[in-house]
Amino acid sequence: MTRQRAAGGEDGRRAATRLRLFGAAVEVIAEDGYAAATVEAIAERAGVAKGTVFYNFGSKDGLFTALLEHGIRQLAETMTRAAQAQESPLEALDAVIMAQLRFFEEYAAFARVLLTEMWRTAWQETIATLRREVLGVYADTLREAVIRGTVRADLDVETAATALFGMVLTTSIERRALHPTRPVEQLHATLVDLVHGRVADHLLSE
Amino acid sequence: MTRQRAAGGEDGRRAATRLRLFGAAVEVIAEDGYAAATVEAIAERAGVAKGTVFYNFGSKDGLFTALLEHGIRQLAETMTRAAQAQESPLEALDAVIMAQLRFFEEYAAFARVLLTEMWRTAWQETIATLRREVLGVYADTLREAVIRGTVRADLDVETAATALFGMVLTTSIERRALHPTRPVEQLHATLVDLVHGRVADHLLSE
Amino acid sequence: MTRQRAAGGEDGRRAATRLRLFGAAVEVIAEDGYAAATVEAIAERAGVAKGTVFYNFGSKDGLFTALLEHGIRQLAETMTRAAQAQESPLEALDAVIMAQLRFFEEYAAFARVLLTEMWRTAWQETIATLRREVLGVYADTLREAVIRGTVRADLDVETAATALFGMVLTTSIERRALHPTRPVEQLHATLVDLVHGRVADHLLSE
Amino acid sequence: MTRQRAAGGEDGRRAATRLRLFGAAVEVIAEDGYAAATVEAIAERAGVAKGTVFYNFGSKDGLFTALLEHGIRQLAETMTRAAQAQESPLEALDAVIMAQLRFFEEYAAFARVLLTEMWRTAWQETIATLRREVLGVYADTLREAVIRGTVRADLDVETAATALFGMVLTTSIERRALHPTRPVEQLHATLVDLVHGRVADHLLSE
DNA sequence: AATGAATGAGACTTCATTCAT
DNA sequence: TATGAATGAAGTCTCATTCAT
Repeated sequence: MTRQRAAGGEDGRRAATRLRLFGAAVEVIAEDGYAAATVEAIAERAGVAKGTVFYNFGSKDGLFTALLEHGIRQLAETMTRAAQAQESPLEALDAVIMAQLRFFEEYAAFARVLLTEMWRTAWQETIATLRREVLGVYADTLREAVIRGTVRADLDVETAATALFGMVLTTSIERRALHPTRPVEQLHATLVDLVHGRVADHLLSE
Repeated sequence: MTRQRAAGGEDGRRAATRLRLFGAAVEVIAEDGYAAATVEAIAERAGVAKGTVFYNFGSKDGLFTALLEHGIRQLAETMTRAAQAQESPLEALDAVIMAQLRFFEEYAAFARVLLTEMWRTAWQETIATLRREVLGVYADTLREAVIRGTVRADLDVETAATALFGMVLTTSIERRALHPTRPVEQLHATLVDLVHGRVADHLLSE
Repeated sequence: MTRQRAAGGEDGRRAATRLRLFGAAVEVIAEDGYAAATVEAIAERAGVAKGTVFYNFGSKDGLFTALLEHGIRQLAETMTRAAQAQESPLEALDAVIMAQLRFFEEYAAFARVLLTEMWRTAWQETIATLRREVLGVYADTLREAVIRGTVRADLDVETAATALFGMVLTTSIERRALHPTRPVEQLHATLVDLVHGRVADHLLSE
Repeated sequence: MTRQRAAGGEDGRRAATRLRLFGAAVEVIAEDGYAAATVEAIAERAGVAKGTVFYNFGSKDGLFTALLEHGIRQLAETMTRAAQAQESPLEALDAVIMAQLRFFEEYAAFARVLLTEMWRTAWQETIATLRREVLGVYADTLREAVIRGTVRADLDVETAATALFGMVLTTSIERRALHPTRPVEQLHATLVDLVHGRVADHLLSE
């Protein structure tokens, strides 16, 4: 049982170990950040020996980079799928916000890790993927809305995309920390209200 | 008795050293985070000996807590002043956003530090001040708007306050990293548009 | 499973390292005391890296506690064996004194460490073992002598035990420092004379 | 008031400061030993600034040496006086033991300091005084007893002196730590019994 | 594929000492 | 005579990494 499927093995013993290490790493790093996390603590939580981390990822840095790539890929896929399932750009925008909220609800630890590490110069290469593929979903949606004329043509789409992503990220963490039982739907409603200008809708005549 | 001191004793050799250390610390910590920053590097940048940090703050942790308190107090004062100078709540909201933007433009390093460290359980006590005094300015302004009827009564004011703060924080850092020459006024316009619902204003009929 | 281990597992690479560290530590600490001894010096004398001390004992304190326990256990065993091999209580007393003298002759460094550290509040828990198991041998022997009627019934046995232990300890160190070539038998004779009242034997008629 | 008595001043402000520092130092050093004691803690307990220690004694070492000399001189004087007040050598011996017990009852901290530091190579010069003047009192008394024929001529007087001093020192500390309320007279009785051979007096015929 | 004892560079921290006041 | 801010050498301890098993 232990050694079959020798070639092509995307699963098997080794892949299982790697996944366990991802899970342990994201939790440990979420608690005190990458620099403060120790390989020892990660290995212990994963139930393997310290040496195993180095056998599988070469270095602490290697583990973290692989973890970031793994998480970003999943987040990007989730959000892209959500955007594609919608008809109008504004519906898509709401759906993407919801997808990001749900993803961070399930992987709250990853949200923390992203927030604290995405600005470090150290992982720029990996974070570029985030900017391209995740912020890209927001940007594409907004661009589509501009094309369809449902959003003003002079909007700074890139900045708006960052603002949206940061807003959802920040409030996801805030919710987790302060109101963990509150349903995400409620948070979604508040954010969508804010973005759609429904906050002060009767002021638009001013 | 040897040297008469200005009332309140906020000067003197020791206080000057502490301020120099604040400046050095925020820069060093902004670069790679609290855990990765070394006391050695901070002391060196401040032009004092390593021991001086411990003489003045007791520990690396003590320095960081004092720094957070110092920065949060200043940010809170700036934003409060901005809010008070305005007539209507919506003007106040715009002014507060602008105040936060300008503060983070001048103290960009502090923005980075806040973003990455404000969610750690380690500094919860100090961060509570942030939540009370800084997010409080947003919340108070929104509440005033609710009272005056310019904002819907059922808005989740606390969450909206966090969303606004997080949006400004995230975009401030994004701007610094990606478009450092772009004037803050432009970023302010985008954010205000987003918040006021001017992004998709002609959609409100939908 | 890789290497079968002798029952009780008191060998192996790790156990050997710990023993080497005990030997080095007792020598270094004897020279200038626990507080003045450095982990660096201990590791160097043991021929291992500094980190190895912390890997094996967790802290300087942990090393010292383990060392005290190790030494006290050995001393207690030696003295207990000596007491048991004798017929009468007074022969046992002489034998125990001799056992303590010989032990401190071989492990002179440990004698120094005991004398200087056994009164610190820091190691009270470990020192309680000394009091129970080492002073206990003296106390038991004296008590047996009381029972057999060879010693006055109103003697404060506990205090006398401490006095004997302290006397042997002090003179062992004095001998080592001032007359290292003098045989222990000579010292033993003096102490036994003192204890047996042969110092001033013809005075008893007074 | 502050500056009179400029010459010959064995008292005045400076001498008072020195005495306060002796008192503080002996307490602090008794707790954790010379090496672990900090000048800061000593100064604080004495109610002066740290710099004052160095102004008065030049160094931590200087303070300790002065303290040892001060204490040893007092102990020697007390014991010498006790010996001279007696008629027979054996009465003198008892009186000296009692003097040492009483001194260590009053200056328990100094007893601890002596026990732990008197064997260090660091203070050999100062400790030589102890050996000459304090152990000397025991040795002289025993020698006088030999001359008067009340003690066997072949006794190793120097070793016996050390044994007596160490016995009193050890039991003084033990008493302080374990039975602080018990009167010294009781301890004195036990020790004198031991020394006079009254422990097993009816065995001498064996 | 995995382990864990050992390492050593580098971190935080302590503290005797100096010196301007 | 006394102070206390500042220093920097030296100490304890952490931890990513290596390697024999």
